[in-house]
Amino acid sequence: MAATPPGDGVDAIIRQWQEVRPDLDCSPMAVIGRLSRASRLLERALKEHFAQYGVEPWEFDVLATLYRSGPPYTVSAGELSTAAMVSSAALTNRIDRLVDKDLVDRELDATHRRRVLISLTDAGIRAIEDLVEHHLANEERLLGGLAPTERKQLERILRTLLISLGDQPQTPTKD
Amino acid sequence: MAATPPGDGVDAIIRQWQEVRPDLDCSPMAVIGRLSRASRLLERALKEHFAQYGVEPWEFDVLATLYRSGPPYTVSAGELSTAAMVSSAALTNRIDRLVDKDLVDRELDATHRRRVLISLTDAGIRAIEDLVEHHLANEERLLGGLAPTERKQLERILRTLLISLGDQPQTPTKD
DNA sequence: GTCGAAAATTTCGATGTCGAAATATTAACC
DNA sequence: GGTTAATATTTCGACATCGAAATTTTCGAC
Repeated sequence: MAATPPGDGVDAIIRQWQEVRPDLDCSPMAVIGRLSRASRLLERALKEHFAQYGVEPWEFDVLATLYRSGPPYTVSAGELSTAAMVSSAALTNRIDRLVDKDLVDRELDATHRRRVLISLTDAGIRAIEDLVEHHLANEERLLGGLAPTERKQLERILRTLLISLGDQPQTPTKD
Repeated sequence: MAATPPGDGVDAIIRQWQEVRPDLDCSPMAVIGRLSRASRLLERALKEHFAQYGVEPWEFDVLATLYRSGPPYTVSAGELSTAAMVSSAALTNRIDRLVDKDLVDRELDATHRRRVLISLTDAGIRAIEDLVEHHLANEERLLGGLAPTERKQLERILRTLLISLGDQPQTPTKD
């Protein structure tokens, strides 16, 4: 039997398709399949890393969104929901648990009382300041297989893709 | 107020980080953040598209894995589980529902009776043959924002990344 | 000013996934 | 050849997410 040609998991999949259905152009799968596969692998690696600090990826996500908004580290529930790309129901649940851990506060917006404002507590600030450096080091490690040029290219092409998919800068609630 | 500089959602995030913590090098986020964001958006778009045909993405995934294995379109449960990157428990559940829909059969491997073999039924074959073409057209559409060169570059860089993350061609269970 | 539509969050019920334990089968070892 | 370890799948309990309905507040029309 011939040696398996080198490549990743997606190469094998494309090869299978060409055997079975040589009439199909599977090139879109070669891109989208890799994107979703890479994302899944990275998700796992991040989860594993955060576990060392007793934190779930979604916790880091919420804390980081609050932190990078700058003092007073306050963001509305709705903005957190779109930033994390999860439903408002999911976000309510996340905030419940972060409040229990005393990492965030939840209070009604004084001027627009249907909005709920979430803020980092002091403990929350300390937590994210500690976590973010480890997180960046970990992400750096995970990208270690790419040359600097490749990273830049990847970044640029993904930006183009995101824009074409309708991704937009988050507009900080006006009013 | 200055006009918002152009870019995607991640550009805005990186800018926020530089405001709050100019001492940090956030460049890894510019890559990994975009990867996970793009993957999430694509997932949604695929789900929406499949919904037109009354199908969930995971159903397509399982059927496609079976189909591209070639006649007799039979794969073990374990292989399906690793191909889909979900737990064996999740896969048992998926197969249950596909069996209910008469799209796949489940039978014990005669020679290794602890293995379970999943096969496409005739209806399953017809379903995937119909779906795959629409799916490829849809993926092509979703990638429409990238120039052919960019697609090739993206593909190549993601392959490099996947390999460095430990992704491997699936070894078809040796006996 | 009041009524109804729009907006923001929470609640609720359903569902899909995970990890761990249970079950069944095969392989290995002495 | 019988006990033990390894392999493959299913079952079980817990949990996070989603979409839709409910709740509360704000805005606009008249």
